[in-house]
Amino acid sequence: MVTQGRPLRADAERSVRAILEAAEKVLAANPAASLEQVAEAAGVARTTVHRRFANRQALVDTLVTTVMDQLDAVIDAANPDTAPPLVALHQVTASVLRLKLGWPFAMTESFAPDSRWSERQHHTATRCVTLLARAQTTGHIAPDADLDWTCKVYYALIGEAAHNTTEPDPDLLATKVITTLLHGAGPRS
Amino acid sequence: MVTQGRPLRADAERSVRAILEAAEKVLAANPAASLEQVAEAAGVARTTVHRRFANRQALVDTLVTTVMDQLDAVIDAANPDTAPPLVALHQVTASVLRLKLGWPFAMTESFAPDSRWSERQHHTATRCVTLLARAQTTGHIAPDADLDWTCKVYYALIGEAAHNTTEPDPDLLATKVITTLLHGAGPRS
DNA sequence: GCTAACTGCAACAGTGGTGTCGCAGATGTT
DNA sequence: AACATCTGCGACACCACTGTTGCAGTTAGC
Repeated sequence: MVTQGRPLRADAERSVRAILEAAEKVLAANPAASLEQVAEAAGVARTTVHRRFANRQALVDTLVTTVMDQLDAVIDAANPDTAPPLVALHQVTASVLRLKLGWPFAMTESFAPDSRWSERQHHTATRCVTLLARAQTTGHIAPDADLDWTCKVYYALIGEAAHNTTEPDPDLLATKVITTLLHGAGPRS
Repeated sequence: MVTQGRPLRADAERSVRAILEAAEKVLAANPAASLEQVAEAAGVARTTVHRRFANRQALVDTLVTTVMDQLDAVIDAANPDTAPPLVALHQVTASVLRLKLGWPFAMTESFAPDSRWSERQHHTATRCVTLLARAQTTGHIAPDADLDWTCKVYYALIGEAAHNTTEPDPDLLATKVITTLLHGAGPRS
């Protein structure tokens, strides 16, 4: 019934964590899954889910907000405004891939179009474009490149890379993503 | 109640078409929309929808099958096995984009993972890889390129290009997709 | 150890979508 | 013109999910 009140007792905190992790797993497999399935996966009664989260929406919001906070932190950690562009790009990519592998549902939801997150989405996209612009100044991206398009392509490549089941190493995946982003599939000169 | 029986009367045929087109529109905007919303958009009573399509699934199946047939036809028309690879690739891309702009829901559904269409999906992916392999022999794609990955990237680029609202010309979009696929965002040598 | 908080369980009401039916009237086919 | 088909409408049963409540029993914190 309540999403956030005063500090929770230890067992309630444990329930919240279990529910969030179960929700991530269950909703990743089936975004339309019922809260009962989430409760079952969390090893918790359905009523407990409703006690901790007023709505399905409140649950998803928490999931998304959590992962978006992590995303911000992870981007900050790569120093996208000061580090060499390609280094920052690689680090961001690897970190984001790690995040996406661990929180596929929340990450997908975070980037869903027409959602309640458009402001933060836009903010993140702006940071992405800024980083790409820096890579442009160093000559790694063509001066006439359409950075909005490049950013979308970048997102899409990350999404595809995260689906890759054969190669689970985020660093290698990041290399593949960036190589593809910069040079495509054509022969390198 | 019945999906396909004997030949339909002219007005029934009209209803079927109206329902399919309305379903495409409504479900593109909201994949979880109710059949009532579809009926309303089609200018038809809800019961009529159920008379023409036993299930929601039957309705979606028809939509997907129709668009997949068109997809096959459109690929055939580009002569992917005989035409110069890049020409075929461009033509396929433009045609697929046209299809995706007109049937966004059905196309998205057609390529959804873990769906009932995996065989046809796989067949299409195989044709895609075959075409890419031909582009490899002509030197447009690197000899050591991962064609499965390239195919996925190609799909993703088409998906992103179809979201592009500023440039509605499929031919220009196709050029952008292929340029990006082959050369990425980096400076061309 | 006392108290407040938390949990599972069972029960309940409410909601929205689905699928079916019959009927009266309209529409097409011949 | 006659007939079969199709339609809208209203009604119905059904189902799954949601959200709430009360209660008895457990657990955490002071």
